Amino acid sequence: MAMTIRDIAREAGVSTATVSRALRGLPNVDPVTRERVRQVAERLDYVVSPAASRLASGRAGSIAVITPYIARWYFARVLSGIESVLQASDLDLLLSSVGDPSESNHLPPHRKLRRRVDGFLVISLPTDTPGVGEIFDLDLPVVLIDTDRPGCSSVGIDDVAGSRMAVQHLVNLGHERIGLISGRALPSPFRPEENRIVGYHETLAEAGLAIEPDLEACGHFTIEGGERAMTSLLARPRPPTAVFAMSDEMALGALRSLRSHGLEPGRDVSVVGFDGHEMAEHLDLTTVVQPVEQIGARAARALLDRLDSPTEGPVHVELPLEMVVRGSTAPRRDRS
Amino acid sequence: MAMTIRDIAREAGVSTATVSRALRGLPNVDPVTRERVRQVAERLDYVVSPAASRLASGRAGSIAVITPYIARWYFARVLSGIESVLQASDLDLLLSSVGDPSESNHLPPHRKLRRRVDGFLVISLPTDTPGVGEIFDLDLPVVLIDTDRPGCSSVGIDDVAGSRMAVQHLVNLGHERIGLISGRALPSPFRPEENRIVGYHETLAEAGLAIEPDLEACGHFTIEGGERAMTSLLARPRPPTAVFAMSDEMALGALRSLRSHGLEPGRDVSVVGFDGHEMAEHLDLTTVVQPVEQIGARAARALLDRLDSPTEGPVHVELPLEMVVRGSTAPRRDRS
DNA sequence: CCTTCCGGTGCAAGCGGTTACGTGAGTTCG
DNA sequence: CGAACTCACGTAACCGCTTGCACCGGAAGG
Repeated sequence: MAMTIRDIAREAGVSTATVSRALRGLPNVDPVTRERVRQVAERLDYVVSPAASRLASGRAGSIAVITPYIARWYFARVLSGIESVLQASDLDLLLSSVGDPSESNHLPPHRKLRRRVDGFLVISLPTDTPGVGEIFDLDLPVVLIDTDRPGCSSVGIDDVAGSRMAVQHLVNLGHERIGLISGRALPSPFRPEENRIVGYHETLAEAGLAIEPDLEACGHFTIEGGERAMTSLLARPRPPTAVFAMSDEMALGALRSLRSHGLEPGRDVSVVGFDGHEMAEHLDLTTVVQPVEQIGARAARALLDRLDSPTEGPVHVELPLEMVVRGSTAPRRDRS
Repeated sequence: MAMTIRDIAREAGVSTATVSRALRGLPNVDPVTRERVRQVAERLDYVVSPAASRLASGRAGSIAVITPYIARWYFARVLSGIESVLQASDLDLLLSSVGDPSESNHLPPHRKLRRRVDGFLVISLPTDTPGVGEIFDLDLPVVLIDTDRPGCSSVGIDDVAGSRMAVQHLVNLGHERIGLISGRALPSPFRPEENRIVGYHETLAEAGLAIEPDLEACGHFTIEGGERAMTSLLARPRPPTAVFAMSDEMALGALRSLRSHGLEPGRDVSVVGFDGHEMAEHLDLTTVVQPVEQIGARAARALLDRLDSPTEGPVHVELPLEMVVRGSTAPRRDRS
């Protein structure tokens, strides 16, 4: 029924071995022969059977992307970056979302992926997440995004530095009571989360400001969570005059909370976010922008490189951050 | 090196054929034998080689999701819905994004996917998109999302009805000059886009209101686009007192435009969106909510069903919409 | 002029499963 | 009680490609 390599071989007057080599661009094929084979394959609309090729070669021809979420802003974007570079390669992108490792619905990806991928791209997941840890035993190349592990390539940003930029900006504006809206209660399994908190604490300390648990609240990386967190901060005895939210989504929630309390972001309470969400621009939110799609793209490229030359050592990529100042931050003004 | 089916056969004292049958749950295997084989496989940590299995069986063991975008809100969500049901199956999810068919960067998915998938899930893409049309020649099962085609299963919403709900709501509030922020200029290759426009026109007509090109503007489904569209509408000789934006993102842009013109959404100009974006809730936007993740999930399930029983005819699923009224719409009040 | 080497090619043995077909033992039934 | 089935299972022929090895003719080198 379908074309096989034998049909091409016959038609081109060569052996199947030569067809295989010619089509894959291997050396030791006469350019003339190669071209002839190509023509025949083209004319007959031949595509190699991936299954056969994979079986014979032992390569799976795909890489797995393991992510806690697909639909959330950050993850969808990283995924998009990954896909953009994998598109051009001849590897399949297998998508597997596992949910939040700290939730009960979390499910380990491990089993399903055995024997069917050549490498892994892991987004944000801590390396000791159930099911994720086992990946390393497979000894296939792995590129970690937003975290790292000895011997593993990694791609990410400098979360501490980013967080410091945000908080320093508030310090520079004269704020002395700077709140934090974090993801969840420490210790967090997520590296970026921990690091952003570190940056916050360090910057406060360097500015000679006190670190008060009373200035911190958890926002769970959602808008609602951010809103609740801000509301809770406002209700404290001595509320902050500025707040650093560890994600734009939480920051947007914070803005909303402020408005519903009759406060104006910037004028009454300054808010800085983190991410570079489009909505940040539209809601005039100052934020630390990270190159999210690029993170995905670089990670994918790193994995491809690793697959091409398995002898290479691990690579660590750190992408630049940029602070975009907008109306949600302003010099401190004691509230009337 | 790695376990093969022969190792299991030897260990369990049966033939490889029996192992194969036992592990796949085929009939005609003694329950006792089956269990023994299962135990052995488990103990030896055996996983079948997908490549070998696919080659021998002729099934690709994967389905392709073809989408114009990955990172955009709607698509990421549909994808998430798809993944959630495919996760439980033993099919791989191959992701392929092709870009907007009307843009120059659009690339056809066709070639890469030949021979490597058992079926397709196509999100939003018109069936005559370059590269997408060819999919149907492969005669593999295809489930279309947001569009349809004779002989193909499809999953979606009733865009005309949704649009009518939105516009009727504005009519009921007494508005007579109701604007439209659409995606792009007609004719659009996207079915939902056309249908939402139809719903808009029909409802106006039924309400005895005039259909004026002057009340319509394109927002390209982005926030910026929506903002520009609203701004342009406001600048017209007789601006609308209410606007239906065909997506929440455009509606949010519209809200922003209103605010920057000193107008208050709801009080001065009513705005209705479409989608059910989280941000809509937070910006108090009235909108028609569609069950986006469910759309993906249902589509995936439809495809799985089709793969299980290829004799079944195509299925058409239409998911319910819900209108959520918030502060961005209010009875018409002539502007002071 | 005879090795040696090398680029281009073919041969054929896998890769690790699936499945059509065959076999033998146990049932059912006229 | 034998024919006709059924059931559980084994045998072995693929599935379509990759690749180690052999081979061959011509170029390079001694």
